[in-house]
Amino acid sequence: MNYWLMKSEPDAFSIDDLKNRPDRTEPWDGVRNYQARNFMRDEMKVGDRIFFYHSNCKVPGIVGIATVASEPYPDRWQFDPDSKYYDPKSDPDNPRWILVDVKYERHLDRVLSLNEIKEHAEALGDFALTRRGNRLSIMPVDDAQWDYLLGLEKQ
DNA sequence: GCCAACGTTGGC
DNA sequence: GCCAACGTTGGC
Repeated sequence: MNYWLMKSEPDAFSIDDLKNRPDRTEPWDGVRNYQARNFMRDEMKVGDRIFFYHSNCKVPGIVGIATVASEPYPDRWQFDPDSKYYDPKSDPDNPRWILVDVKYERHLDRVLSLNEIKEHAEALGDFALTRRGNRLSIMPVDDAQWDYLLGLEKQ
């Protein structure tokens, strides 16, 4: 099983929004970055676990856990001219933007803020989230980092 | 709201 | 293929 971290702006789509969806599941649409797409298209497997991260908000940080809930499939908004995610260059026979469904698992007992995570940079080792200038919205988390961060939750 | 970082676009 | 211009991300 692989582990991931996925960012979302809570004003746009929060972990509570995910929890309140039918079946607690939502397509992770709107990703328009190739690296992030490649993770969803090529590497994610149903059942993989995800840290749900709130970005661009008062206290950015990990707020909960979700799981990968579908095989990869095309993001339908790329073909909708009225959508802000419309991509006229995407070929319907070979869609450019691929996503997976994500399912709510639980909130963490407390928010693991970016500040706190940074304090543990040494223990976490090379971690995309704390790398300088990082803007990736989907990134891998290794086993040790996953366990370490979950350990922080209980402190 | 500011701005650093960085990805994308498009002219050449 | 280079690179300047531009747009977006996201912390602060």
